[in-house]
Amino acid sequence: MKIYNSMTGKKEEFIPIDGNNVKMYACGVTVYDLSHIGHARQAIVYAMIADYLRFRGYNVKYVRNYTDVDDKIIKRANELGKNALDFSKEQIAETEKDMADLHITDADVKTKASEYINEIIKFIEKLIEKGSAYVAPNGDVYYRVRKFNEYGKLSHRKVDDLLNGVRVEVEEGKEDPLDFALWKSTKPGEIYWESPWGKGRPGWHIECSVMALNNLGETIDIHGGGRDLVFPHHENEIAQSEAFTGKTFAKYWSHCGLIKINGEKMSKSLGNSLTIRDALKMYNYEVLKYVMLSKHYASDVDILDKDYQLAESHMYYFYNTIIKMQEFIDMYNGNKDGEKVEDDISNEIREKFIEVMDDDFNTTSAIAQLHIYFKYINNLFKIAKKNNRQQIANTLAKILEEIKEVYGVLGFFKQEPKRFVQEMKEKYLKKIGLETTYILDEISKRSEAKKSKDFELADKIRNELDEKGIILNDTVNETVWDIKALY
RNA sequence: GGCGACAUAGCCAAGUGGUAAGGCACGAGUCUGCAAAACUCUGAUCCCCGGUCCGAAUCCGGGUGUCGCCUCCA
Repeated sequence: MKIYNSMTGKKEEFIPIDGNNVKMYACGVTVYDLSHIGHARQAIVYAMIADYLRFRGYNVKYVRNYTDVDDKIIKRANELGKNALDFSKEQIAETEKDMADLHITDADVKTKASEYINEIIKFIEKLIEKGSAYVAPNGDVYYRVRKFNEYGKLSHRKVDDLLNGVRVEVEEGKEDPLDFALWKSTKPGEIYWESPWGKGRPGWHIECSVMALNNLGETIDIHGGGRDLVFPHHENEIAQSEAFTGKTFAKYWSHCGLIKINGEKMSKSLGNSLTIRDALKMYNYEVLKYVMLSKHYASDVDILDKDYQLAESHMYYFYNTIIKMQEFIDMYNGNKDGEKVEDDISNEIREKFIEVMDDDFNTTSAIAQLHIYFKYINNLFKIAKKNNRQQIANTLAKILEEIKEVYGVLGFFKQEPKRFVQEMKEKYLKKIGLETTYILDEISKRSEAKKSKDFELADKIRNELDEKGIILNDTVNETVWDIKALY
């Protein structure tokens, strides 16, 4: 299995430090507001990676944090007249709800910065002892960046370049503008904890180092996060942790690409950020996952509205085909272990999935394969005759089982197919503003017209429905309707 | 100013040494009263120049272009 390592800039063979056990940490959310789809992508990606590693037989421990003490949180809480920790607790509950609605595999351990204050203080004390950190006169504690001579190794920068062209405001008490805060002395109206350096609170970077150390040990296998965290956050984590332990902090650094919306960076000021909550009001969670996993996790993606719609039509096609499969299997008592058709592909599904996913989790290729399978399945229906139905039913039974099991790793096909299709139809009917009874009425009028060979009237009715977004399909016994936008 | 990434058909997008996955759109066909759905068929030599190699979209050098980071950010 290969995994891209941001540290070396190369795809590397994945070899866990401790046999079959994989220790994985991903930086979670700072909960000053509702989470957006960028957070969703990151959460989906690392849950997928954990799930896939488990699928491949690894024993994974996945830790994810919540930053619940931070400038923005304090600011928002003060605006709302709330205690900062009460506020972040509420926000965590909201995010948890969103993540649950996304139906992603939970991290094994979810940590909060505020629950690790003692450990953070101990960690900082040791850094001070080692000369890697120092206390400023006002009670702030800073990390001495130039003491760590590998600083910049992840983001591939030289310490001296960091000052180039940038105006770093030298805060009072800092030895060097590059130094960053491990502990911030409290200001009036802020939440604080007692520490050897007076009342204060932890800086952002230190919490991840401490929580990773306490839950996973000195060296972890995979450290993940958004690409925007490479500098300074992950660089600082490395500096802190490696100064503390003297050991490599993480073997593989993995970074998930960022999301743009309709060509623009997602940001509050542009007013274009889409919350998970709002996205889920518009789209089914598997549709969202499909959008997120359709492109490689490390790429930045520009998501357009039509990408969601395309994903919807693909999932609709898949689920509709699954319904047809199930019906065929039931009708002819398909047995997954029975005799198959000649060009049976059921055994290739898992094999191919592993082949592409082993190559740095190439979900894009895995999804491309899915299209090939469903086309193949629809072809089987096409060639079904009296003398091969049994083999086809057997083949379908096996394929259905494989697809559900294998692609379940990506979070697909976990819903009841008929319900998925029904919900999708209802959603669009509502959007169009039509009632089922009206459509059925029109269909029966058209059937009458067809019976009496009045094709002109029949076509007129069909065209009128088409203009409203409803398409008709004449099968052998009946006429069924569907949503035009879903094809 | 510094660091880095990317550049594949009309569009989106895999592929990082052996003669280009998949999707969308377009066109043709099977089916159909005509349609629809489903299926079949149809399209690119991979930004430009030079180099390495039996062989490069894939490696190296140069150029052009786009974007990101260097401040909080998934």
